[in-house]
Amino acid sequence: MTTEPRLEPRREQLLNAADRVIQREGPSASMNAIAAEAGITKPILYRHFGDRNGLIGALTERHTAGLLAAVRAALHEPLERRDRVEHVLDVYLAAIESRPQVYRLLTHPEPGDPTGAGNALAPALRQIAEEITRAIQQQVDLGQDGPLLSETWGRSITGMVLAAGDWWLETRPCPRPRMVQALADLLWGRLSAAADLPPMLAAPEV
Amino acid sequence: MTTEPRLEPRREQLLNAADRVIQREGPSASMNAIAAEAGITKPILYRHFGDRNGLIGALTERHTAGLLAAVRAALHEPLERRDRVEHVLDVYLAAIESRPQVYRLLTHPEPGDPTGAGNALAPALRQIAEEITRAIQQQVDLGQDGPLLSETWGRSITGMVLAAGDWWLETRPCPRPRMVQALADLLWGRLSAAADLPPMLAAPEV
DNA sequence: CTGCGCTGTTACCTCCGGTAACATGGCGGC
DNA sequence: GCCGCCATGTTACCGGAGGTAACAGCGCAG
Repeated sequence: MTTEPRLEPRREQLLNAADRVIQREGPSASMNAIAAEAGITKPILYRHFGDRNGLIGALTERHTAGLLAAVRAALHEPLERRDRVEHVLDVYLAAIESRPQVYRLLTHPEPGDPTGAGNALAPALRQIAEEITRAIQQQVDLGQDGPLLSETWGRSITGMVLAAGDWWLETRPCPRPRMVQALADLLWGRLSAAADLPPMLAAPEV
Repeated sequence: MTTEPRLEPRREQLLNAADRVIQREGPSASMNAIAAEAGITKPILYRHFGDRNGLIGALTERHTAGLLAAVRAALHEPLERRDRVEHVLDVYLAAIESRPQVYRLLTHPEPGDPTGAGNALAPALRQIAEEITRAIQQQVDLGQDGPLLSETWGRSITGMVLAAGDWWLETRPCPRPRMVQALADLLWGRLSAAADLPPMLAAPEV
Protein backbone atom coordinates (compact mmCIF):
# COMPACT_ATOMS: atom_id res chain seq x y z
CA MET A 1 0.00 0.00 0.00
CA THR A 2 2.44 2.60 1.17
CA THR A 3 5.37 1.35 -0.90
CA GLU A 4 5.47 0.43 -4.55
CA PRO A 5 6.82 -3.09 -4.83
CA ARG A 6 8.47 -2.47 -8.17
CA LEU A 7 10.63 0.30 -6.83
CA GLU A 8 12.31 -1.93 -4.25
CA PRO A 9 13.19 -5.25 -5.82
CA ARG A 10 15.96 -6.04 -3.33
CA ARG A 11 13.59 -5.47 -0.51
CA GLU A 12 11.21 -7.95 -2.06
CA GLN A 13 13.96 -10.52 -2.37
CA LEU A 14 14.89 -10.10 1.25
CA LEU A 15 11.28 -10.46 2.28
CA ASN A 16 11.02 -13.62 0.22
CA ALA A 17 14.02 -15.05 2.02
CA ALA A 18 12.57 -14.09 5.39
CA ASP A 19 9.36 -15.74 4.35
CA ARG A 20 11.11 -18.97 3.55
CA VAL A 21 12.96 -19.06 6.84
CA ILE A 22 9.87 -18.33 8.86
CA GLN A 23 7.92 -20.94 7.01
CA ARG A 24 10.65 -23.38 7.94
CA GLU A 25 11.61 -22.33 11.46
CA GLY A 26 8.62 -20.42 12.73
CA PRO A 27 8.22 -16.77 13.66
CA SER A 28 11.11 -16.80 16.13
CA ALA A 29 13.69 -17.20 13.39
CA SER A 30 16.77 -15.11 14.06
CA MET A 31 17.99 -12.24 11.96
CA ASN A 32 21.17 -14.18 11.30
CA ALA A 33 19.20 -17.07 9.89
CA ILE A 34 17.19 -14.79 7.65
CA ALA A 35 20.29 -13.03 6.42
CA ALA A 36 21.96 -16.37 5.72
CA GLU A 37 18.94 -17.55 3.80
CA ALA A 38 19.15 -14.43 1.68
CA GLY A 39 22.85 -15.10 1.11
CA ILE A 40 23.93 -11.95 2.89
CA THR A 41 24.73 -10.75 6.41
CA LYS A 42 22.82 -8.94 9.09
CA PRO A 43 23.67 -5.27 8.57
CA ILE A 44 22.00 -5.26 5.18
CA LEU A 45 18.77 -6.37 6.73
CA TYR A 46 19.02 -3.59 9.25
CA ARG A 47 19.72 -1.06 6.52
CA HIS A 48 16.54 -2.06 4.76
CA PHE A 49 14.19 -2.55 7.66
CA GLY A 50 15.64 -0.63 10.57
CA ASP A 51 15.13 -3.32 13.14
CA ARG A 52 13.44 -6.63 13.62
CA ASN A 53 10.04 -5.09 14.05
CA GLY A 54 10.50 -3.35 10.73
CA LEU A 55 11.19 -6.62 8.99
CA ILE A 56 8.36 -8.46 10.65
CA GLY A 57 6.10 -5.53 10.00
CA ALA A 58 6.89 -5.47 6.31
CA LEU A 59 6.44 -9.21 6.20
CA THR A 60 3.08 -9.14 7.88
CA GLU A 61 1.84 -6.26 5.75
CA ARG A 62 2.40 -8.39 2.70
CA HIS A 63 0.40 -11.35 3.93
CA THR A 64 -2.16 -9.32 5.76
CA ALA A 65 -3.38 -7.84 2.51
CA GLY A 66 -4.53 -11.18 1.20
CA LEU A 67 -6.20 -12.38 4.36
CA LEU A 68 -7.85 -9.04 4.97
CA ALA A 69 -9.14 -8.81 1.43
CA ALA A 70 -10.53 -12.31 1.63
CA VAL A 71 -12.29 -11.64 4.91
CA ARG A 72 -13.61 -8.33 3.68
CA ALA A 73 -14.98 -9.89 0.54
CA ALA A 74 -16.60 -12.66 2.54
CA LEU A 75 -18.19 -10.09 4.84
CA HIS A 76 -19.97 -8.50 1.89
CA GLU A 77 -21.00 -11.60 0.05
CA PRO A 78 -24.68 -11.33 -0.94
CA LEU A 79 -26.01 -14.14 1.22
CA GLU A 80 -28.40 -14.62 4.06
CA ARG A 81 -26.76 -13.35 7.20
CA ARG A 82 -26.20 -16.73 8.75
CA ASP A 83 -24.70 -18.04 5.52
CA ARG A 84 -22.51 -15.00 5.31
CA VAL A 85 -21.23 -15.61 8.83
CA GLU A 86 -20.44 -19.19 7.96
CA HIS A 87 -18.72 -18.06 4.83
CA VAL A 88 -16.48 -15.66 6.73
CA LEU A 89 -15.60 -18.30 9.26
CA ASP A 90 -14.77 -20.75 6.52
CA VAL A 91 -12.60 -18.26 4.70
CA TYR A 92 -10.61 -17.53 7.83
CA LEU A 93 -10.16 -21.16 8.81
CA ALA A 94 -9.17 -22.10 5.28
CA ALA A 95 -6.57 -19.36 5.28
CA ILE A 96 -4.92 -20.39 8.51
CA GLU A 97 -5.13 -24.02 7.51
CA SER A 98 -3.31 -23.50 4.26
CA ARG A 99 -0.27 -21.81 5.77
CA PRO A 100 -0.02 -22.26 9.51
CA GLN A 101 3.37 -20.65 9.95
CA VAL A 102 2.40 -17.49 8.17
CA TYR A 103 -0.81 -17.47 10.10
CA ARG A 104 1.07 -17.62 13.36
CA LEU A 105 3.20 -14.71 12.31
CA LEU A 106 0.09 -12.68 11.60
CA THR A 107 -2.00 -13.65 14.54
CA HIS A 108 0.42 -13.84 17.45
CA PRO A 109 1.76 -10.49 18.54
CA GLU A 110 5.45 -9.91 18.84
CA PRO A 111 7.09 -10.99 22.09
CA GLY A 112 8.45 -7.97 23.90
CA ASP A 113 6.32 -5.01 23.00
CA PRO A 114 6.99 -2.71 25.91
CA THR A 115 5.27 0.27 24.28
CA GLY A 116 1.81 -1.06 23.62
CA ALA A 117 -0.39 -2.17 26.45
CA GLY A 118 -1.69 -5.72 26.72
CA ASN A 119 -2.98 -6.02 23.21
CA ALA A 120 -4.37 -9.48 22.80
CA LEU A 121 -4.80 -8.85 19.09
CA ALA A 122 -1.95 -8.51 16.63
CA PRO A 123 -2.18 -5.69 14.08
CA ALA A 124 -3.53 -7.93 11.37
CA LEU A 125 -6.26 -9.13 13.67
CA ARG A 126 -7.07 -5.64 14.78
CA GLN A 127 -7.70 -4.77 11.17
CA ILE A 128 -9.98 -7.76 10.83
CA ALA A 129 -11.80 -6.73 13.96
CA GLU A 130 -12.38 -3.30 12.51
CA GLU A 131 -13.63 -4.86 9.31
CA ILE A 132 -16.14 -6.95 11.23
CA THR A 133 -17.19 -3.92 13.23
CA ARG A 134 -17.84 -1.99 10.05
CA ALA A 135 -19.76 -4.83 8.47
CA ILE A 136 -22.01 -5.17 11.51
CA GLN A 137 -22.66 -1.46 11.58
CA GLN A 138 -23.61 -1.46 7.93
CA GLN A 139 -25.67 -4.60 7.83
CA VAL A 140 -27.38 -5.08 11.16
CA ASP A 141 -29.88 -2.88 12.95
CA LEU A 142 -28.87 -2.81 16.59
CA GLY A 143 -30.71 0.30 17.64
CA GLN A 144 -29.06 3.06 19.60
CA ASP A 145 -26.51 0.72 21.11
CA GLY A 146 -25.24 -0.06 17.63
CA PRO A 147 -21.83 1.62 17.83
CA LEU A 148 -20.84 0.13 21.16
CA LEU A 149 -22.18 -3.31 20.37
CA SER A 150 -20.63 -3.53 16.93
CA GLU A 151 -17.23 -2.46 18.18
CA THR A 152 -17.35 -4.82 21.11
CA TRP A 153 -18.54 -7.65 18.95
CA GLY A 154 -15.92 -7.02 16.29
CA ARG A 155 -13.17 -7.53 18.86
CA SER A 156 -14.99 -10.36 20.55
CA ILE A 157 -15.65 -12.35 17.42
CA THR A 158 -12.09 -11.89 16.28
CA GLY A 159 -10.73 -13.12 19.59
CA MET A 160 -13.15 -15.99 19.60
CA VAL A 161 -12.19 -17.17 16.14
CA LEU A 162 -8.52 -16.69 16.91
CA ALA A 163 -8.64 -18.91 19.96
CA ALA A 164 -10.89 -21.45 18.31
CA GLY A 165 -8.81 -21.53 15.14
CA ASP A 166 -5.64 -21.97 17.15
CA TRP A 167 -7.09 -24.88 19.03
CA TRP A 168 -8.53 -26.41 15.89
CA LEU A 169 -5.21 -26.26 14.06
CA GLU A 170 -3.45 -27.77 17.03
CA THR A 171 -5.74 -30.68 17.75
CA ARG A 172 -7.78 -31.07 14.58
CA PRO A 173 -10.84 -32.32 16.44
CA CYS A 174 -13.03 -32.24 13.35
CA PRO A 175 -13.06 -31.31 9.67
CA ARG A 176 -13.34 -27.69 8.75
CA PRO A 177 -17.04 -27.52 7.82
CA ARG A 178 -18.00 -28.92 11.18
CA MET A 179 -15.87 -26.36 12.93
CA VAL A 180 -17.55 -23.65 10.92
CA GLN A 181 -20.90 -24.98 12.07
CA ALA A 182 -19.82 -25.12 15.70
CA LEU A 183 -18.68 -21.50 15.67
CA ALA A 184 -21.69 -20.26 13.74
CA ASP A 185 -23.95 -22.10 16.16
CA LEU A 186 -22.33 -20.29 19.05
CA LEU A 187 -22.73 -16.93 17.36
CA TRP A 188 -26.29 -17.81 16.49
CA GLY A 189 -27.38 -18.25 20.06
CA ARG A 190 -27.54 -22.00 20.22
CA LEU A 191 -26.17 -21.69 23.72
CA SER A 192 -29.35 -19.90 24.74
CA ALA A 193 -31.69 -22.12 22.74
CA ALA A 194 -30.56 -25.47 24.09
CA ALA A 195 -32.37 -27.21 26.90
CA ASP A 196 -31.13 -27.42 30.45
CA LEU A 197 -29.66 -30.64 31.71
CA PRO A 198 -30.74 -31.81 35.15
CA PRO A 199 -28.22 -30.86 37.84
CA MET A 200 -25.86 -33.66 38.76
CA LEU A 201 -26.54 -35.28 42.08
CA ALA A 202 -22.95 -35.85 43.09
CA ALA A 203 -20.00 -34.24 41.35
CA PRO A 204 -17.29 -36.90 40.89
CA GLU A 205 -14.37 -35.12 42.47
CA VAL A 206 -10.75 -35.65 41.51
CA MET B 1 -1.30 -27.40 45.03
CA THR B 2 1.62 -29.63 44.35
CA THR B 3 3.94 -27.94 46.84
CA GLU B 4 3.23 -26.99 50.41
CA PRO B 5 3.91 -23.29 50.79
CA ARG B 6 5.09 -23.58 54.34
CA LEU B 7 7.85 -25.94 53.47
CA GLU B 8 9.53 -23.50 51.10
CA PRO B 9 9.66 -20.09 52.72
CA ARG B 10 12.65 -18.90 50.65
CA ARG B 11 10.79 -19.79 47.53
CA GLU B 12 7.91 -17.66 48.64
CA GLN B 13 10.23 -14.75 49.30
CA LEU B 14 11.72 -15.04 45.86
CA LEU B 15 8.28 -15.18 44.32
CA ASN B 16 7.30 -12.08 46.23
CA ALA B 17 10.33 -10.27 44.85
CA ALA B 18 9.53 -11.43 41.34
CA ASP B 19 6.00 -10.24 41.82
CA ARG B 20 7.18 -6.79 42.80
CA VAL B 21 9.51 -6.49 39.83
CA ILE B 22 6.89 -7.65 37.37
CA GLN B 23 4.34 -5.32 38.82
CA ARG B 24 6.84 -2.53 38.26
CA GLU B 25 8.46 -3.48 34.95
CA GLY B 26 5.95 -5.74 33.29
CA PRO B 27 6.16 -9.44 32.45
CA SER B 28 9.35 -9.04 30.43
CA ALA B 29 11.45 -8.27 33.51
CA SER B 30 14.84 -9.95 33.36
CA MET B 31 16.10 -12.62 35.69
CA ASN B 32 18.86 -10.28 36.77
CA ALA B 33 16.34 -7.66 37.79
CA ILE B 34 14.34 -10.17 39.77
CA ALA B 35 17.44 -11.50 41.49
CA ALA B 36 18.53 -7.97 42.34
CA GLU B 37 15.12 -7.17 43.78
CA ALA B 38 15.44 -10.24 45.96
CA GLY B 39 18.90 -9.07 47.04
CA ILE B 40 20.65 -12.07 45.52
CA THR B 41 22.08 -13.19 42.19
CA LYS B 42 20.85 -15.26 39.31
CA PRO B 43 22.06 -18.78 40.05
CA ILE B 44 19.92 -18.96 43.15
CA LEU B 45 16.84 -18.28 41.12
CA TYR B 46 17.81 -21.05 38.75
CA ARG B 47 18.41 -23.42 41.62
CA HIS B 48 14.91 -22.81 42.87
CA PHE B 49 12.96 -22.66 39.66
CA GLY B 50 15.05 -24.42 37.04
CA ASP B 51 14.59 -21.84 34.34
CA ARG B 52 12.61 -18.76 33.55
CA ASN B 53 9.51 -20.69 32.66
CA GLY B 54 9.67 -22.35 36.04
CA LEU B 55 9.69 -19.01 37.79
CA ILE B 56 6.92 -17.53 35.70
CA GLY B 57 4.97 -20.73 36.06
CA ALA B 58 5.21 -20.70 39.83
CA LEU B 59 4.24 -17.06 39.81
CA THR B 60 1.20 -17.58 37.65
CA GLU B 61 0.10 -20.63 39.58
CA ARG B 62 -0.15 -18.46 42.65
CA HIS B 63 -2.42 -15.91 41.04
CA THR B 64 -4.32 -18.31 38.85
CA ALA B 65 -5.84 -20.07 41.81
CA GLY B 66 -7.93 -17.09 42.80
CA LEU B 67 -9.19 -16.23 39.35
CA LEU B 68 -9.93 -19.81 38.51
CA ALA B 69 -11.81 -20.40 41.71
CA ALA B 70 -13.87 -17.27 41.17
CA VAL B 71 -14.79 -18.26 37.64
CA ARG B 72 -15.55 -21.79 38.65
CA ALA B 73 -17.83 -20.65 41.43
CA ALA B 74 -19.60 -18.25 39.09
CA LEU B 75 -20.12 -21.04 36.58
CA HIS B 76 -22.03 -23.06 39.15
CA GLU B 77 -24.07 -20.29 40.68
CA PRO B 78 -27.72 -21.36 40.93
CA LEU B 79 -29.20 -18.85 38.49
CA GLU B 80 -31.04 -18.85 35.23
CA ARG B 81 -28.59 -19.66 32.49
CA ARG B 82 -28.48 -16.20 31.03
CA ASP B 83 -27.95 -14.68 34.45
CA ARG B 84 -25.24 -17.17 35.15
CA VAL B 85 -23.46 -16.22 31.95
CA GLU B 86 -23.65 -12.58 32.88
CA HIS B 87 -22.37 -13.38 36.31
CA VAL B 88 -19.34 -15.21 34.94
CA LEU B 89 -18.56 -12.37 32.56
CA ASP B 90 -18.83 -9.87 35.37
CA VAL B 91 -16.57 -11.88 37.63
CA TYR B 92 -13.90 -12.08 34.97
CA LEU B 93 -14.04 -8.44 34.02
CA ALA B 94 -14.00 -7.40 37.65
CA ALA B 95 -10.92 -9.51 38.23
CA ILE B 96 -8.92 -8.08 35.37
CA GLU B 97 -10.09 -4.61 36.26
CA SER B 98 -8.88 -4.83 39.80
CA ARG B 99 -5.31 -5.83 39.00
CA PRO B 100 -4.36 -5.28 35.37
CA GLN B 101 -0.67 -6.10 35.79
CA VAL B 102 -1.34 -9.50 37.26
CA TYR B 103 -3.98 -10.05 34.66
CA ARG B 104 -1.47 -9.39 31.87
CA LEU B 105 0.91 -11.90 33.34
CA LEU B 106 -1.81 -14.51 33.46
CA THR B 107 -3.46 -13.91 30.14
CA HIS B 108 -0.64 -13.14 27.77
CA PRO B 109 1.55 -16.10 27.01
CA GLU B 110 5.29 -15.85 27.26
CA PRO B 111 7.13 -14.47 24.24
CA GLY B 112 9.14 -17.09 22.43
CA ASP B 113 7.87 -20.53 23.25
CA PRO B 114 9.47 -22.62 20.53
CA THR B 115 8.34 -25.91 22.06
CA GLY B 116 4.62 -25.38 22.27
CA ALA B 117 2.61 -24.78 19.16
CA GLY B 118 0.77 -21.55 18.50
CA ASN B 119 -1.24 -21.46 21.66
CA ALA B 120 -3.31 -18.34 21.69
CA LEU B 121 -4.30 -19.09 25.25
CA ALA B 122 -1.96 -18.87 28.21
CA PRO B 123 -2.09 -21.74 30.71
CA ALA B 124 -4.37 -19.90 33.08
CA LEU B 125 -6.80 -19.23 30.28
CA ARG B 126 -6.64 -22.78 29.10
CA GLN B 127 -7.75 -23.85 32.54
CA ILE B 128 -10.61 -21.42 32.37
CA ALA B 129 -11.52 -22.75 28.96
CA GLU B 130 -11.62 -26.25 30.35
CA GLU B 131 -13.78 -25.08 33.20
CA ILE B 132 -16.25 -23.53 30.80
CA THR B 133 -16.23 -26.67 28.68
CA ARG B 134 -17.04 -28.76 31.71
CA ALA B 135 -19.81 -26.45 32.82
CA ILE B 136 -21.44 -26.52 29.39
CA GLN B 137 -21.25 -30.27 29.26
CA GLN B 138 -22.86 -30.57 32.66
CA GLN B 139 -25.53 -27.96 32.29
CA VAL B 140 -26.62 -27.78 28.67
CA ASP B 141 -28.19 -30.43 26.48
CA LEU B 142 -26.48 -30.20 23.11
CA GLY B 143 -27.37 -33.62 21.76
CA GLN B 144 -24.82 -35.91 20.27
CA ASP B 145 -22.57 -33.04 19.23
CA GLY B 146 -22.20 -32.06 22.85
CA PRO B 147 -18.57 -32.97 23.39
CA LEU B 148 -17.30 -31.24 20.27
CA LEU B 149 -19.46 -28.18 20.72
CA SER B 150 -18.70 -27.72 24.38
CA GLU B 151 -14.99 -28.01 23.85
CA THR B 152 -15.02 -25.65 20.90
CA TRP B 153 -17.20 -23.20 22.73
CA GLY B 154 -15.06 -23.30 25.86
CA ARG B 155 -12.06 -22.17 23.88
CA SER B 156 -14.08 -19.75 21.80
CA ILE B 157 -15.75 -18.01 24.70
CA THR B 158 -12.44 -17.72 26.51
CA GLY B 159 -10.78 -16.15 23.51
CA MET B 160 -13.70 -13.87 22.96
CA VAL B 161 -13.72 -12.60 26.53
CA LEU B 162 -9.95 -12.26 26.50
CA ALA B 163 -9.94 -10.04 23.43
CA ALA B 164 -12.96 -8.08 24.57
CA GLY B 165 -11.59 -7.63 28.07
CA ASP B 166 -8.26 -6.47 26.71
CA TRP B 167 -9.93 -3.90 24.53
CA TRP B 168 -12.22 -2.79 27.30
CA LEU B 169 -9.36 -2.27 29.74
CA GLU B 170 -7.44 -0.37 27.13
CA THR B 171 -10.12 2.00 25.91
CA ARG B 172 -12.80 1.90 28.62
CA PRO B 173 -15.62 2.48 26.17
CA CYS B 174 -18.32 1.88 28.75
CA PRO B 175 -18.86 0.88 32.39
CA ARG B 176 -18.53 -2.73 33.31
CA PRO B 177 -22.22 -3.72 33.50
CA ARG B 178 -22.78 -2.49 29.98
CA MET B 179 -19.84 -4.50 28.74
CA VAL B 180 -21.27 -7.55 30.44
CA GLN B 181 -24.54 -6.94 28.63
CA ALA B 182 -22.83 -6.50 25.27
CA LEU B 183 -20.97 -9.78 25.61
CA ALA B 184 -23.94 -11.68 26.95
CA ASP B 185 -26.04 -10.32 24.09
CA LEU B 186 -23.54 -11.67 21.61
CA LEU B 187 -23.51 -15.08 23.26
CA TRP B 188 -27.28 -15.01 23.40
CA GLY B 189 -27.75 -14.74 19.69
CA ARG B 190 -28.67 -11.11 19.39
CA LEU B 191 -26.60 -11.04 16.23
CA SER B 192 -29.04 -13.45 14.64
CA ALA B 193 -32.14 -11.85 16.09
CA ALA B 194 -31.54 -8.29 14.94
CA ALA B 195 -33.10 -6.92 11.77
CA ASP B 196 -31.24 -6.37 8.53
CA LEU B 197 -30.27 -2.89 7.52
CA PRO B 198 -30.92 -1.91 3.90
CA PRO B 199 -27.78 -2.26 1.78
CA MET B 200 -25.94 0.98 1.24
CA LEU B 201 -26.31 2.42 -2.22
CA ALA B 202 -22.75 3.58 -2.64
CA ALA B 203 -19.93 2.49 -0.39
CA PRO B 204 -17.78 5.53 0.42
CA GLU B 205 -14.39 4.21 -0.61
CA VAL B 206 -11.10 5.28 0.91
C1' DC C 1 39.31 10.91 -12.30
C1' DT C 2 36.43 12.15 -8.64
C1' DG C 3 32.67 11.86 -5.81
C1' DC C 4 28.38 9.53 -4.62
C1' DG C 5 25.13 5.96 -3.53
C1' DC C 6 24.26 1.25 -3.16
C1' DT C 7 25.94 -3.25 -2.29
C1' DG C 8 28.32 -5.94 0.77
C1' DT C 9 31.80 -7.38 4.52
C1' DT C 10 34.21 -8.24 9.41
C1' DA C 11 34.33 -7.30 13.90
C1' DC C 12 32.46 -5.62 17.64
C1' DC C 13 28.96 -4.02 21.58
C1' DT C 14 25.31 -5.03 25.04
C1' DC C 15 22.11 -7.79 27.14
C1' DC C 16 19.79 -12.04 27.97
C1' DG C 17 19.05 -16.91 29.72
C1' DG C 18 21.69 -20.32 31.68
C1' DT C 19 25.83 -22.85 33.93
C1' DA C 20 30.34 -24.18 36.27
C1' DA C 21 33.18 -23.70 40.02
C1' DC C 22 34.13 -22.17 44.14
C1' DA C 23 33.19 -20.14 49.06
C1' DT C 24 30.62 -19.97 53.45
C1' DG C 25 27.83 -21.22 57.36
C1' DG C 26 24.78 -24.00 60.37
C1' DC C 27 23.92 -28.67 62.12
C1' DG C 28 23.40 -33.50 63.21
C1' DG C 29 26.30 -37.93 63.79
C1' DC C 30 30.47 -40.32 65.45
C1' DG D 1 35.79 -31.93 68.99
C1' DC D 2 35.62 -32.79 64.40
C1' DC D 3 33.59 -34.36 60.14
C1' DG D 4 30.67 -34.42 56.32
C1' DC D 5 26.48 -32.59 54.45
C1' DC D 6 23.35 -29.51 52.49
C1' DA D 7 21.56 -25.16 51.45
C1' DT D 8 23.12 -20.69 50.86
C1' DG D 9 25.57 -17.49 48.41
C1' DT D 10 29.29 -15.70 45.16
C1' DT D 11 32.23 -14.53 40.61
C1' DA D 12 33.09 -15.55 36.15
C1' DC D 13 31.94 -17.42 32.21
C1' DC D 14 29.33 -19.36 27.66
C1' DG D 15 26.47 -19.06 23.49
C1' DG D 16 23.34 -16.56 21.03
C1' DA D 17 20.23 -12.86 20.44
C1' DG D 18 19.50 -7.85 18.43
C1' DG D 19 21.99 -4.10 16.81
C1' DT D 20 26.02 -0.96 15.19
C1' DA D 21 30.60 1.00 13.48
C1' DA D 22 33.91 1.07 10.09
C1' DC D 23 35.57 -0.24 6.11
C1' DA D 24 35.58 -2.25 1.02
C1' DG D 25 34.05 -2.73 -3.74
C1' DC D 26 31.27 -1.27 -7.67
C1' DG D 27 28.66 1.40 -11.25
C1' DC D 28 27.84 5.75 -12.87
C1' DA D 29 26.99 10.96 -13.53
C1' DG D 30 29.74 15.10 -13.91
